[in-house]
Amino acid sequence: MDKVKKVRNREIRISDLALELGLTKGTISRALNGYEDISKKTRLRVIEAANKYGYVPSTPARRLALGLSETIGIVLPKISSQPVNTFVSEFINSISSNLNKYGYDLLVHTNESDAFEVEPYQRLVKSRKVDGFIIFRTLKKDKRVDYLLSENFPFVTYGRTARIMEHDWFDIDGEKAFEEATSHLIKMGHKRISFIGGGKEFFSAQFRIQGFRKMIGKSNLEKKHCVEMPGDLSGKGGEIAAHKLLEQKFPPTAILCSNDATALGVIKIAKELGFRIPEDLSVLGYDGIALGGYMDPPLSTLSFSIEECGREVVDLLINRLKEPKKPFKSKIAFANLQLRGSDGENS
Amino acid sequence: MDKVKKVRNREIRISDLALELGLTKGTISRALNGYEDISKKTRLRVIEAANKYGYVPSTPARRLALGLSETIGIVLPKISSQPVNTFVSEFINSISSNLNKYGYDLLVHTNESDAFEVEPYQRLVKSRKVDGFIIFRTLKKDKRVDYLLSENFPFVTYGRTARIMEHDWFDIDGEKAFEEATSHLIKMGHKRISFIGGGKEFFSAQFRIQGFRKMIGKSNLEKKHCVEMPGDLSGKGGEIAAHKLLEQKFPPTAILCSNDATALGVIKIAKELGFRIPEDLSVLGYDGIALGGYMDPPLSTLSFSIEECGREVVDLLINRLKEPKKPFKSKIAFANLQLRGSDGENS
DNA sequence: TTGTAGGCGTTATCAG
DNA sequence: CTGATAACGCCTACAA
Repeated sequence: MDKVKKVRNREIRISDLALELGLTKGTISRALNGYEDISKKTRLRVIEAANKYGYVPSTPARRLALGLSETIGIVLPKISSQPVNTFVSEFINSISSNLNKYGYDLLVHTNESDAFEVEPYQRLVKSRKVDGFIIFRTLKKDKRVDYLLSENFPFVTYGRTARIMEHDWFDIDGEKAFEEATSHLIKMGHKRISFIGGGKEFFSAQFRIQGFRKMIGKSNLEKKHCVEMPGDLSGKGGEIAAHKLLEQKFPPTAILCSNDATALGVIKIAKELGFRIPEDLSVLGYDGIALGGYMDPPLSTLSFSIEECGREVVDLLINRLKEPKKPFKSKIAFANLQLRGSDGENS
Repeated sequence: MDKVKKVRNREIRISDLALELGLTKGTISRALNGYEDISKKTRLRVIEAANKYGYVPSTPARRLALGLSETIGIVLPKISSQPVNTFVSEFINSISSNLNKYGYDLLVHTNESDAFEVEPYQRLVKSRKVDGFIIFRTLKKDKRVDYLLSENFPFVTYGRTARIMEHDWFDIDGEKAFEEATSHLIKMGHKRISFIGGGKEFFSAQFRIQGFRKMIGKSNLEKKHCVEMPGDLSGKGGEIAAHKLLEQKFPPTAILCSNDATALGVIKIAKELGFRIPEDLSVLGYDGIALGGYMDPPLSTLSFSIEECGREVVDLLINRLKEPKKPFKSKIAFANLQLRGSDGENS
């Protein structure tokens, strides 16, 4: 056992403060925690002394006594070196910042294997390291959700699941977004519009394709020219799909992508194959990553506020912790069509 | 006080296990923590029972008893919505994953105001929430470093500071990287090479410019045509600098940028001004962000492994915690010139 | 309004 | 090799 040696803190403890003020620990604790049955005078003395000596309660002790960790966990997939992950960074930033407002901390854990394994969640639950979880990139049948529900452990998801009525969740309306994008392209005169999906394991991918299908269905375009291709939310996936789509006899004049990374891959291949963008081919992404604006041409996309996602998710979870019995809540936000240059009229 | 109500865990405790096995808590604890003075037989019984009942020690209790949090803190700047932040995401991923190997957790905190304020560090230290810190984006005179040193609190930096001999640190050799990049451009026949900096508050920015200056100095290029421009590590900063540089009478034929985001801004403006890349202008970035490969042309850059950065930083810190008295260590890694298409010969 | 005492679940020390 | 017993530092009934 070469454990790290404990270095006893020279930090001031509640007993020091008690001694100093000639009060007892209990009184100090109550004074500081806003109990009403404390004389104003004592409370002030205590607070003043606490400030003077820089007293801050020991979190571990507090947590043990309270039986709470005041910490929320999030588990990141280990391999996320996709361009997508500008999302993760902003999401964490927002979550952390919003949790801090409520006095909660954010514990970031990494999943070594499959991103959807429950094992890290189990360990975190069993070791009482967190009071709740934020789960993102949900699957329709999500084992993580199943596990936490079975344990009756608080969590919120960013993204819907099959058990939507049994937990709090927040999501972007991907269906509506792609309806809007599709009808925009139709309006621009495109007759052959294709769609590249996002790996059907992600539940959200289904909503996006639904939006596409719905508007294509309503239109009078020739369905056989409106192809759906599988993708995987990566640039590479976009490249592969683009090859297949653009080397057809009647290639699409517009491609709708399930995310920006995919769109970048599509644009890359399209250029290699001699398509001009947007003259010969319109490309639309989804996510609104900042770098899209630096592409040539700047990527048109459906964007939404990641800060908002983080904030909403945190609010839902904190409310759940405060009132565990309340009915589950959900919220949907909308993406905005942001036309920057990679789309245009069909000539 | 509308505190979250404590829901006493039905999780199994050490006392349950002790009762079940007819042993005492102490014995269970020692058996599970690998003490030698336990009979093989008992140890096995204990371990087996622990597995059977899914016993995991309560972290809060353990932390209180040990006087350790087994948690490392990192403070993110609130506003980091620059393209740079793909870095943050990968960095956190790597740090978290490597910490987990050592049984440590990662606590992510957000700085509401100035990214270099010490206040969040103070709170985290005083509340004993963390045992150490990882600091990145260091300044030459860094208040965070000053504070932690004054408290004798363990930390490691990614990036150098003025007090380099007083703490552990890891860094990329930016000077060497820019020497290499500069001489590459000289070799390619460029006579007018410019440099866009990265906000001189960052210590690392100074090393980069030094590398540039050194090689320009050694060369026989006309110095007045090798301009240095200030930047801020953002795409916008690159755009502004590019305007100034490219609208000169004798614009540079190559621009070296302090990071990839800056380079993207430069390329954008260069194209707008009618420069072909790389025929009329070579552009080199630094960071090696994945999206660079999807630019048109793909961005040439100096890249390094963020995974490695995280790993090295974690190793340094864990060693520090294990052996607080050991002399400080540091490590430097090198960036690799990755030529992808945005640079070429000067014709 | 304040003090007392016990508990939170571990780990560590010291006998036996 | 194992069992008591005492921390760890805070919170909270209950008593005064």
